[in-house]
Amino acid sequence: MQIGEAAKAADLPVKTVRYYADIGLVTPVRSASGYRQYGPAELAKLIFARRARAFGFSIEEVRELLSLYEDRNRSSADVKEIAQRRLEEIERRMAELTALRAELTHLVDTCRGDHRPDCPILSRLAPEA
Amino acid sequence: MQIGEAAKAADLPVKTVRYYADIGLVTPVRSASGYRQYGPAELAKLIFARRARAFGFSIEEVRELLSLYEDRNRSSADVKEIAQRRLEEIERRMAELTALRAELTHLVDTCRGDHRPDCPILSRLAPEA
DNA sequence: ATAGGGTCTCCCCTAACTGGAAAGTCAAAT
DNA sequence: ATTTGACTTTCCAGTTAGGGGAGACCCTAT
Repeated sequence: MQIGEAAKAADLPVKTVRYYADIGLVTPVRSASGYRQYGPAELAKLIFARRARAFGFSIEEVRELLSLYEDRNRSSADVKEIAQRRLEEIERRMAELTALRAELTHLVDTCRGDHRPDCPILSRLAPEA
Repeated sequence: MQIGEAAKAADLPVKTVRYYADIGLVTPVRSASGYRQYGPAELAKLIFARRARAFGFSIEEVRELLSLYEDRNRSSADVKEIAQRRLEEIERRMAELTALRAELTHLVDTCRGDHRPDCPILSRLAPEA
């Protein structure tokens, strides 16, 4: 199938599918006139890539996961390690956001939000404070 | 003072200070030879910008906050609105990460992580599942 | 006079695409 | 046979918020 149909089937923008071909993530064959041709295997990889991206894996991680996906002799330990790295990253990020949210919530709650100029949010950011 | 001293005082990389000048966020005057000259007001803005960025505000939000910071007739409601938008964004992001973490944690926990190839993580990503 | 350190502009690079322009391909309708 | 229209191609530029480095310029100290 052509790129449009493959993109629809994988639920990805055509631009993204073309980009994945450019970077060698999912590489279709070409027709005589140069059109990209996607078979069932390539379609499966596109869907795999979309789902992995939705899990927050980077393109390079998706590349690793795809190569493990295709490797009949892979060990699940290799996959697990990549997923664990991602999980740690998520937890780091959540810890950051939790701290930010706490302070920002406090500031927003203590700001009166009226027509007057005094504001704890600005005071917290201003250097003279 | 020159850019190096200002950057040190504001605890920002020189490159960043120069970038802020380029985009008109904190604009110093120039010496006869073209060197950027930072006074106390500009230094205060650099510090303000660094703190606001650390709170996760985008450059454009920092621009808004700086203009409110400088406006003696501002209303705290305007500041509060920007902070609330940021807070909602943080909460959206945390909700996403919470869901991701839950599913990824489950997958990692159920993956044996040994030499064998079967792996629930890949099964979850593969389209045939 | 020169060595050094600081500064200047300019350009390319990052991630993961997105948007647009100009040109080529293909099937169907005229 | 031609012309439309949909689809595809490549290439270029832009997005965020800077980072890295080159080559040139400025200023001070020795």
